[in-house]
Amino acid sequence: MILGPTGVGKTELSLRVAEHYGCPIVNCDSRQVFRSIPIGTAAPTAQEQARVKHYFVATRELEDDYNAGQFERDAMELLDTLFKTHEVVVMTGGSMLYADAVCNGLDDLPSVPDALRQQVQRDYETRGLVWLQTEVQRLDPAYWQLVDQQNPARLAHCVEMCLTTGQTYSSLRTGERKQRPFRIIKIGLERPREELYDRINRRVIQMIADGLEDEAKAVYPKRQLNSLQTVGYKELFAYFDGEYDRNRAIELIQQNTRHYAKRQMTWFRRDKDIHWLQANDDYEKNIHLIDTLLRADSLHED
RNA sequence: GGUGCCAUAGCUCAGUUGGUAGAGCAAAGGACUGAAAAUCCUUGUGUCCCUAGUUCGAUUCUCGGUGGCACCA
Repeated sequence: MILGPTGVGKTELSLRVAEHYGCPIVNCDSRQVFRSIPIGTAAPTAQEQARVKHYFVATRELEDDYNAGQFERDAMELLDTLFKTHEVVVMTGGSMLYADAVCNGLDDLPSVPDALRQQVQRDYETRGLVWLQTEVQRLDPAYWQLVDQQNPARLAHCVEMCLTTGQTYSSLRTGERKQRPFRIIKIGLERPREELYDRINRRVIQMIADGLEDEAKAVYPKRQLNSLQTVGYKELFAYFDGEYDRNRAIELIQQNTRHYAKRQMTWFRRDKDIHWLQANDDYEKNIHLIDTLLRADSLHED
């Protein structure tokens, strides 16, 4: 598993590692799964996909309801197949929760009926955060003690779960780690913050040059979809609406991408299983290090 | 050259009737179990432009300087 913040250089390292092992790449990215938004999500290009077989790139429609739980099921099914013919499979991406879903598993929860989700959303909008807080206190006092009580997304999910299952959300959360029928080596790619931010800023300029604006225009009518609550698109939508000018939109895309990278680093820093590599080291060196880790791990396991 | 206004956090600015100061944004740190590129939480010491003066005490008042802006020549 190759992890790291957006813009560190995961794509190229992953390609080289996959080529080294002659294996495919399983993409772990909550936005690159969707069709129609390759530029803004920095999805692997046609040339890159020609080098190595990729899975979960542009396989879903923007309208599809997709989430971490679905990804866990899809990925496990795919890996089951891939490991029949490959000793090593590379998974790469920056979606922290998706990676976690594959490595540790999520609790098995039912999916929330669309109507209920919309109802909860509507009630929250008309009655405010206090309503959500009151509902959680009433439906699931135990969860109320744990949650981030200011976070509407968390509270709403609890309410949805309680109403869908008739049980408390807290009782459904086991927090158990699932055993996987394969070994996982986590590789983190890092580089100095200043350099990362500089790369991000330049990449955004490049995306604009590559036609991000047209891509955003094409999907603008679908702007309310969850798949388009995405850095690079939401800022351009607001610019199309006249909320601010084009340059401001570009600045905001850069800034929000930096914020995203920072959140990713916070998440990954906490994961003590990650072996960190320097993105500035040459590929041969890093591949050799990865190879050493793989060998050491299999010796240990055997 | 003259006159006026301004100089405070990385940026835009507020404020201190003289007792060394605080907002927004930026930035940093953190949380995270089916929206996760989402959602949310926390964090403000800075030669208050410089020199001298008045004062127990000056970022605040006064003189001078420097820089910026505006107007007049």
